[in-house]
Parts: sequence; structure tokens; C-alpha cells
Amino acid sequence: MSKNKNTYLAKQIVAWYQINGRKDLPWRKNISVYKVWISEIMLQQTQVATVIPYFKRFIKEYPSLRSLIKASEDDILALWSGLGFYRRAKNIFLAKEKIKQDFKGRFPKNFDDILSLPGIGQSTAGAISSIALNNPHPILDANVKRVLKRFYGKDFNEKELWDLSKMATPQKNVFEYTQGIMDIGAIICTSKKKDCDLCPLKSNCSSKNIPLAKKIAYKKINPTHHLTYKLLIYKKKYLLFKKTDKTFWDGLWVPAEGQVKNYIKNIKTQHSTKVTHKLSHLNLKINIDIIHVNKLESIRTNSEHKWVAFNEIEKVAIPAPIKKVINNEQNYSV
DNA sequence: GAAGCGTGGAG
DNA sequence: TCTCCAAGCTT
Repeated sequence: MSKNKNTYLAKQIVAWYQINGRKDLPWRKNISVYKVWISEIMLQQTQVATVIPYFKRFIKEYPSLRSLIKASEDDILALWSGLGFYRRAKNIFLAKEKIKQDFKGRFPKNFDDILSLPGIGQSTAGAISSIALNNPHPILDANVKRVLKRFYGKDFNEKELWDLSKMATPQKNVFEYTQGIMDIGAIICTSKKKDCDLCPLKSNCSSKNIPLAKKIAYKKINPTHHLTYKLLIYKKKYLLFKKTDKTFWDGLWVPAEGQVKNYIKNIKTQHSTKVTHKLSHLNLKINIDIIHVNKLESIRTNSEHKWVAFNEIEKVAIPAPIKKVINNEQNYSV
């Protein structure tokens, strides 16, 4: 790749960012390495608009690394409830534990130290370094991949893209460059459309060599997975169990599966609802029996469980489709 | 290296 | 309604 083209790319993006960048995003105000870290984890495979309310809630609860240090995994998962890819929340817990143990409670500034934290890979470490610390490390997210492929006019492989991103990343103004190229990818040069008129790279771009939509080799069919839950409700409280299998929703709280057979004699009212829900690798068909009971019984299980009051639901990590059913039931019950 | 891991928005 | 896919990392 020509050096001139690299120089042009960085220069144009930096200038564009200074005028048109999305500086109003919550993680771009009062920037700290802690907040950049949290935002970058939330933004993995997740769009900006989705992240914003979760980020605000998280920072309101834990405004600083110091405040996060005391949090439990459950606390962090609860703030992640509905955002998906829950391993990210577990890794935030593990990372802050490592920060406490190995880095005296201070977020590391050295690139390899940042990269050593759970949940932080090459690209996220690059983003934290360049955005929060102004150190010129490349990133390679979906935006950068797309913009580079189109600008240089070739469908590069992963390694070529890393090399290219490294060459294109400027030594100066890396803060503006890194955020600018992501903004351009998210606003102007998206996967489904190209607003070339608005693009600062248009006079030297080779995107006409790259078709907008890529062909799909084959479409993978996800298997269907059936779930049967019994949502027990007693005096405005829900009985929830902590899920411990790794398949999906590991560590989240869901209704009973088979643990409450002895409740059959205490049923006050009962109705059921069916919901379908798509995970990235499974199609779920969920049947939930919603059972109001009039008496408490002992529960025969080794799995962790608790009764959660209506108004405490937001403090528990519950999968999105289950939370919808609960909210729906709550609306009917009042 | 490929599969696993959630959810919701866009077209 | 359906398909794609998004500020990726881990195993």
C-alpha cells in the first residue's frame, strides 16, 4: 500500500473527526481509562444505540474503578441483563479482580498489561490505549475492516487487515483517528449503504472494487432447543434459580425447571405462555407456566435460588425473553 | 481455526 | 417476516 494513501487516510479522518465526530457519546465525555474500558467491552459486537442506556446505568452505579472493585459477579451481571454476551460481564469481574491483585487497584497503562486482562483482546487493548491514553496502537473492529477494505479496494484477510491498520494508524492524533474511522464506518460507510458524498475519503477511495453485499456461502440452520419453565409467584415475589450450565445464559437467573414438583398442591392460579427466542447458535422455544401459589414449600435442589420481589427485578441478571414475560405478568397483576 | 456466545435494529 | 450483522474474545 502506498505511503501517500496511508497518510491521506489518517489526515482526512482526523480532520473529519474534529468537525463531525460523535463527541456527544457518553463515553466520550469526561474521558477516563476506566470508562473507555467499560464502553469498549459493552461495544464488542454491539451497536452504539444499544449500549448507551446500559453504559449510563453502569457508570451511575459504578462511576469509578475504585467503586467497581467491591462489586460481585452477580452485581455486574445484573447491570448486563438484556445486553447479551454475558461472558463480557464475567470478564469485567475477573479483570477488576486481576487489577486489584496485580496492579494495586489501578488500571494498567502498559499495552501488554492491558492485553493481559480477561475480555480484552488485541483490538480492545488498542482502543483503550489509543482513545484513553493517546498511545498509537491499531484497532481492528468491524468498522475499520470495512473502511480499509473499501478504501484500499481489496477483500483482505485478517492478517493483512491488521498490517494495514497498523500502517494506517498515525503516531499523532491517534485519539481522533481511532474514533473517527469507527464513526465513519458506523455512519457513512456502513455494511448496507455507502454515503460517499459525505465521506472525507472519497477523492482517493477504491470502494468501487468492493461489492456492497458479500455472497453468503451457505446459511447455517440453528438447532431448536426446548425449554420448560415454571415461574412461581408468591406474594409479589418470583422464585428464580441461578443457571449453571455453560450452554447459554450461564450465571443468569431463570424460573424453575423441575425443582418445584411439591408445589403442585399449593397452586392458586395457573396459566402458561409460549415464547420463541433466537440466540446466536440456538433457536429457543420456551414454555413458561406462570403459577401463583398460596403457600411456601421447601425446595429440593442444590442449585442456588431466591425469591425476588417485583420491585427488585432490575437488580437481578435475567435473560431478555424471561424478563419480558415477567414484566408482562407484572403489568397484569397490578 | 472454527465454533460458541445474546440481543435488537435495519433493510 | 426474514436475514444480516454489530466498537470481538475465548477455547
